[in-house]
Amino acid sequence: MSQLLSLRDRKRTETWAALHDAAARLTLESGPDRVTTDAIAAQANVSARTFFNYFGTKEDAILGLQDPSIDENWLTAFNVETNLLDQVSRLLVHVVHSTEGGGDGESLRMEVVQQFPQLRQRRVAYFLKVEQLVRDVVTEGITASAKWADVAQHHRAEDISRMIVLIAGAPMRYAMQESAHAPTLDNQFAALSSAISLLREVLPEIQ
Amino acid sequence: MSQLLSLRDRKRTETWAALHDAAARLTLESGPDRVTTDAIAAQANVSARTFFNYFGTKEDAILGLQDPSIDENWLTAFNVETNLLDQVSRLLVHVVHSTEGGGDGESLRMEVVQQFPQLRQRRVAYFLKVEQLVRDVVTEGITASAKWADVAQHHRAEDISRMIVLIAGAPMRYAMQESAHAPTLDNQFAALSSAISLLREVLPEIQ
DNA sequence: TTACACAACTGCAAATTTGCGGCCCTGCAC
DNA sequence: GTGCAGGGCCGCAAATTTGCAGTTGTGTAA
Repeated sequence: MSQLLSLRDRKRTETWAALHDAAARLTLESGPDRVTTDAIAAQANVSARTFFNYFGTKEDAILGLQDPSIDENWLTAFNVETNLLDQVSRLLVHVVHSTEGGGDGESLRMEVVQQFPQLRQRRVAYFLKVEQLVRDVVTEGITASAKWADVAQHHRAEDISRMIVLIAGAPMRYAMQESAHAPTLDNQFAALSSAISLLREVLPEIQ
Repeated sequence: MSQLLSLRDRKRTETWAALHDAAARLTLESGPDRVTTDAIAAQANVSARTFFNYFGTKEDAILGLQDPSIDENWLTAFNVETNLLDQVSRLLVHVVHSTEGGGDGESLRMEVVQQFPQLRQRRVAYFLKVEQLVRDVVTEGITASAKWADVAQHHRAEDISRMIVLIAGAPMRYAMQESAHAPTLDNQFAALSSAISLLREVLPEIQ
């Protein structure tokens, strides 16, 4: 058997998916406001309380949003001294994909967002949290970096990383629009790569 | 919804049934000795440890045996002063049915027992436990009963109830043979009733 | 406006499941 | 016959789920 995940972890993943799936499906049927957390929990065959063990809000469940976090691997590989634009762009996409339930619910989620624009607000808030998380990483890297000491002389590290993440975020948003109609992981990454290339070409022209 | 059982109780029942079902099915495929508790647990989608939270032995799981117990209702309704033979007979059947997973696995269990006679020994031990349980109830009733005071003068209450349960057990065994080929609850009870009638007729003839 | 039902969401204790180490026994290779 | 792997089974701590009793905010009927 595929022993990658312990039984405990596998069940946790299944429950998460069951809740997200139930939330999205019921929302598609009746709209976000006519669906109760109780109904979602019942559909997923868990208690109403367990629902809130997995999702902070009903909308998070509908959209399949977790608190963003960064894999240890990505964190140790992250290095502010080279290719920062690439790294931050890819980091942003990675975090979104790994914490937005990159699995099956993909198209369900797309449909829900399309159908009920009021949920977009939540999605935006989520992206802001992702960016905040990445900003913190960049800030920490810059603070500890000799290469950035000069710039950091004149600007706060927070402001520097804010600017960097702002720029690096453009490819991500661009890529998400591009891949919106064929939202597989490969498509996302392909779109991201071409978006980064585009950014590289555009940047020199505008300064 | 049918809110008879709490979610907790419903899931407990489902897990019990899943384990029993897995145990019986796997046994039918390979025989009791070629099936491991690990395999049963895996098939039922719970951990190996959880298996032993539900069943004391592998054979209990295969046969779907729980520790026998008596419903509160039956206990309060039980009265040693009248119709004792009927009551004990029915009590025996009730306990067996309520603690032997009277649900779906019925025919599966039958098949398993038929196929692997070595399991019968366990079943016999189980019936002995049931009888012990019922004997305790009868003993307690007799001890507290004025009507039985006379007889109890000359025999220990344990011996009296042992004899009673022995007699009352005959209809149960008779009924189980009768209904072996159509083992629904209704059949059991019909067979039991006619067995009790038969006993009533036979008793006067042999004393 | 007040009263009130309803639904989101939380804190906490009790019940359940899981992982893990360990004990004991048995069959089987060496 | 000795060692050793495999499987049944148990104790215990940690993780998870459940039930329950709130608190809060909002729509809405009186």
